[in-house]
Amino acid sequence: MSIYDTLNEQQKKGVFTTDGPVLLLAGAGSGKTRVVVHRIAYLIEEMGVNPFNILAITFTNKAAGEMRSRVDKLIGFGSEQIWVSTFHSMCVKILRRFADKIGYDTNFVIYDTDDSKAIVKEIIKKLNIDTRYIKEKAIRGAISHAKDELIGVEQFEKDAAYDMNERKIAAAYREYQTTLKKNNAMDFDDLIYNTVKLFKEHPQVLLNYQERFLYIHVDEYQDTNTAQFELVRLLADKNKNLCVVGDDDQSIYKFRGANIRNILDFEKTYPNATVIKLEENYRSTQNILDAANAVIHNNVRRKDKSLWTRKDSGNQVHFRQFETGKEEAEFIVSDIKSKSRKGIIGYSGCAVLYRTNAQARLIEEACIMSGVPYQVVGGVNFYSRKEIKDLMAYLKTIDNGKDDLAVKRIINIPKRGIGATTILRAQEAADAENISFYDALKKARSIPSLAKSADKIERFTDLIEYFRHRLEEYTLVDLMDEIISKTGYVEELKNDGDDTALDRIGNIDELITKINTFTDENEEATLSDFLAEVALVTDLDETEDDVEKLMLMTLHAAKGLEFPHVYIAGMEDGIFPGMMSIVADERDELEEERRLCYVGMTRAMVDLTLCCAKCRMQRGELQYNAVSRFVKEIPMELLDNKPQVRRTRDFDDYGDDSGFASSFKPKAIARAKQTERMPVMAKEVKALNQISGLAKGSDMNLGELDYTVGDRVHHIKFGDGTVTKIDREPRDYKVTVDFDTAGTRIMYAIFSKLKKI
DNA sequence: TAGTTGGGTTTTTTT
DNA sequence: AACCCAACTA
Repeated sequence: MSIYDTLNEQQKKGVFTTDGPVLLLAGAGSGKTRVVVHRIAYLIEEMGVNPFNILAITFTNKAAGEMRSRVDKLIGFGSEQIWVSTFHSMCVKILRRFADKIGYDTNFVIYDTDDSKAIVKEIIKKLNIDTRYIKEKAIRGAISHAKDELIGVEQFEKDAAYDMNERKIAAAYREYQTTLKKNNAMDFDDLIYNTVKLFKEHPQVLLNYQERFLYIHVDEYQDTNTAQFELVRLLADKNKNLCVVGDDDQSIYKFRGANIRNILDFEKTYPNATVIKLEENYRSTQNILDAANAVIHNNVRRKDKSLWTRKDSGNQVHFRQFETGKEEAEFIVSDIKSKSRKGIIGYSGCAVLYRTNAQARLIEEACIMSGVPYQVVGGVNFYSRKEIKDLMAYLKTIDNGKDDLAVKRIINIPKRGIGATTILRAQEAADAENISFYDALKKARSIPSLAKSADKIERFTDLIEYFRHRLEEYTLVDLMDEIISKTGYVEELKNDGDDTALDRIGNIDELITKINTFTDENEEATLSDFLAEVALVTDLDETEDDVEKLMLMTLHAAKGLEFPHVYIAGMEDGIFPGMMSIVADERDELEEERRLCYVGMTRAMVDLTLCCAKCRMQRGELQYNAVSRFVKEIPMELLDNKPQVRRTRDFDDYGDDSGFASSFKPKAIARAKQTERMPVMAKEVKALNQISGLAKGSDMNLGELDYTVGDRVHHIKFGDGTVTKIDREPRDYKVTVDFDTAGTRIMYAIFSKLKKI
């Protein structure tokens, strides 16, 4: 009995068709990763291919890690030689070797979204662009899109010749690339773009990789953009042993440049391609599949296929409608809690999915209130938190003074009395002499305009130079420790007693742990290596999956995962599908939302619950939404509750909702009054006033804590602890508690709801 | 120069 | 509600 016997016929075909182009159209849950992994095993063990000659590309680090470990398990020997990598990290590896051929240093830094934002802002000022007509986001979007489509600056300028705004954007694009090059930096899009450029301009480099990668696999092929497509095409051009796996119904990254044509037209690009459809689903019950199929069938632009399963029909899909978003969240969490209590399913077997990250808050609050352990996947990236970015900027500056952006970030952190004026002057001097910002700082004393602040500047550059010398003998962790102590970063955090200070310090500890792990795993690694690694890491990559926690994430983040019980919150027109896609004149956008819905539904293995609210807070205003059209696309008999026809608005049971009390401000109410648009508003304003009364009430409560220093208290999330300090603040008490298990936390009395025990 | 306040703006989704 | 920016004050 061989490892291939467990595969179905179609899967086998995918595994055994090793030569030539192969398109594996793999529906959700049809075992596509399994096919790729077995295929790799087959190549090595049956075809005698050297693992060294195999490449597997994924989109996320997590997917790469998953594939790596599954390959390791299936293939005993030599599996570490296989190149399993994301597009981005593959390109970094290639560019670290050859970037000098296209005019970069090989130790280039990688700019994240925040960095490019900052650059674009500078450019807007420099080029005097009026942001009333051209938004910063539009510029960034245009630049990014251009690179995704392999449109360089020159081409962009040509195309833009006849349009005022486009010409401005073209100028910004040019300036942006110049700035990045000057800083020896590449953004995410550059990584792909430049690798393609490298391959096109240097055929011998390309050939080198073509001869190495004899068998190429691309996962989630439907998410490739034009540049990635071209990259793959070039790599596979010599041998054409290209196996792409994807599902056009799960293409949900158009906004990031993904070109669905890549998968729809694969057969046009490779006329002799073998096309294999995997339609047997091993994940979900028939009811869930039928519902998902019914939704996706409303899309026009797709390859027709229908998933089926050998499983029973299972439960109906649950549908629940609530008055408010808060009730929705409370229901979801209490439902999960009761399932867990009854032993139906553990917390880690459940996931709550939503369209936008902002929706996570309500669910989170409900979890805290009822003591359900949870983990939010994604959200704010660890590495984009202020304190982490600050310390990383120190590392970047020490590593490579060419990154002006990093230097400017920390030059006055902690405060050194170097303000905007000085920075501007130094930049002018740098521009005039055509040197980097940091080099200009080092020459401050000989630059007249900087003479006044030369002392302060020198103290900063001396510090950096000191760290640079230390780099030779120190480990990365020691260096980090010294940066923290010499700059007094943590000290300062502690002193200004911000209520987020402890979280921030915790983050810094985590950063140190991460550095430690990295240096343990990569003994030879340099500081540059660490910085590159970090630049490509997202929070999505770091989910601990074996812990008993309820998972909260966006629908996008859920792709590729599965859970026994899935809840989708906010099934409302305007939220999901989002307003933008409803208003858009092209059908495309709505189809993408529908695919997203399909992705979400097909995450569920045994139980799927769709929820919505009639009314919820959005952008500081109450909004009334109709039930999502996607729910209505599901045949009635598959649902346990019918979507109601929309009732007249009615708020009678809404007034006592004290949960909103602390978040309402008079300003919001004034605005709500201003935007009055319908007769119903009168009632709404009444409800709001009622709530605002409660808000005032809670402010007056100051002075009535039922515990004091030394008392034992209970917190719903952190458990029991001892109060060590209470500070009076204008609006509230700030309470410091030493928790038995959760460490020391500083929190506001009203929010923390501590109970004396 | 630094910190605060007020006003205006904004929204998907992420490598 | 959250964020960013500009203007004002200390």
